[in-house]
Amino acid sequence: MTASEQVPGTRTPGTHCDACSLHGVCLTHDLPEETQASLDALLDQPRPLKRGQALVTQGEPFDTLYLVRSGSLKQVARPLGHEAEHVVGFYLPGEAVGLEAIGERTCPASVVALETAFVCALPYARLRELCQHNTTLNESLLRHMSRELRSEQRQLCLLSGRTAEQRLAGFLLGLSERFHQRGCSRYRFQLAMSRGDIGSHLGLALETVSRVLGRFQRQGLVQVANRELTLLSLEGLHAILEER
Amino acid sequence: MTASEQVPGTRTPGTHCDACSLHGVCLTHDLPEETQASLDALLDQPRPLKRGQALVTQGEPFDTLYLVRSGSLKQVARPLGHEAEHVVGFYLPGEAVGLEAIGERTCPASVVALETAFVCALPYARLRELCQHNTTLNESLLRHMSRELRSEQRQLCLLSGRTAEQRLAGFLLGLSERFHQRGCSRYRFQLAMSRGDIGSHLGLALETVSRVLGRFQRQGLVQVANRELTLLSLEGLHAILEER
DNA sequence: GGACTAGGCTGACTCGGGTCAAGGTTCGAT
DNA sequence: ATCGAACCTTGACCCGAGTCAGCCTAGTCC
Repeated sequence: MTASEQVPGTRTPGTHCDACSLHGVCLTHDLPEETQASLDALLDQPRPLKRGQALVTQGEPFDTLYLVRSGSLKQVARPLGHEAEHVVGFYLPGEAVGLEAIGERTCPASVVALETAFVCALPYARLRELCQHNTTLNESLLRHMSRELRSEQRQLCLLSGRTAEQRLAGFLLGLSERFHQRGCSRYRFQLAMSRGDIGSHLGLALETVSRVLGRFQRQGLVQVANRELTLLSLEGLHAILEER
Repeated sequence: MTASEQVPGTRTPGTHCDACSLHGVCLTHDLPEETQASLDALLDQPRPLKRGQALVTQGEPFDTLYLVRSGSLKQVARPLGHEAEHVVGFYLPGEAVGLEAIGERTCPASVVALETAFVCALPYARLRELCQHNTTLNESLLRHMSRELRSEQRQLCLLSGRTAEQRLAGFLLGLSERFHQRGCSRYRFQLAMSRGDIGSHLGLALETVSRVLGRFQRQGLVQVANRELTLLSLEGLHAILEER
């Protein structure tokens, strides 16, 4: 994600949602103009985060959602009485941070920037008010959460009873798809997260991630140079994912 | 779940939500009386399902949510191009089936009864209408989904990098907690699902589930007789879950 | 430029849990 | 009472991936 022109969504100070290139992915997608305008009015100037900086901290009370404008973040949970951290997921531009906190009104995990990132704060109480008078926005929010739920379930399937190669293939294909939806290349992108983050997310040791990436490269499926990744054969990766 | 007096929620024909013992868990929880009445009017007579019968089928278009009244069900996905099925989760009385289908308007997985069960159908379009005039219901729905999201994330943590014993301990403790919330015993309940279902859900072979249950029993942590389970030491199970 | 650090790669060893196979139990149907 | 199917248990074997250890590279700070 170093190549900033690859990742759309940078909202320069003073511009609004309609000038943002994330339509189609963001929560603001598909909304009638006046709804968008009022949602827009809610959003402060995007807030900058430095690499490693926490946007939300596990355990703190919930009161705002965030929309990722640019850059990427990871969600990290430290399960009770466990010192090992677990990377629950990654956020890309256009994605909403904090949906899982609405129910219990407290944040179940921390969210940390993987690189320089910009996020828009969306105070939940005011979003709720807006929703009351705005069926479309409300519906949009519900559908967003539902999709989130579904993708968590997909992730569960990916972890359950799959080999290291299948997990990694699934992970890379998923990332590829998400970048593609955001107007970036489906074949070439930066991995903003470390091998360790990927491993934690997939339930693998970081050494295994490294080894499997190497194997994929030797098989001509991908090309890796540090964090820059090129997918050479989507079909090959799909084949691995669907093996057995 | 054979002992029907253990599992509340049976709504005899003619009675309504306010006569149902699932207040406090169900979506109808916490709603003002008139909201509850209008929601109630939406619900048909609970529909009976026999063991093994499908409530929804993977791929079919989505248009209704279901509230589990009594009995239990499993959600089963067959990932694309994979013949192996994966048990995504289990539904107990008071839980809502179908939330993950709202977004894409199609059902990502099948839902099958594990035993005789009753469910109330809740047509989604009409629920939406109701939500428009009813902030509390709307909020309740959102929070319900959010909690669902959170519990999926917890499940992810449970699967990722945990041993078979930890997974099973976590699973049993989770079930125990859910039964407890429903007014059943936290220590003794029926496993409506087979060892194979549990294994699929936890990413383990069914033989492993069997072995680990046996080990737990030998250690005096649980008592298993077929599907009837008694938890003898919640602390012991917690200790296993939090090991390392 | 040099040194320090975080992150990444690779090899050797070990072990948890998957797989295969055989036998036992439970329960419903006839 | 008998049969069969589905489910569960247990043992033997083996492989994938975790752990530990050592080394390399890139980036950052003096």
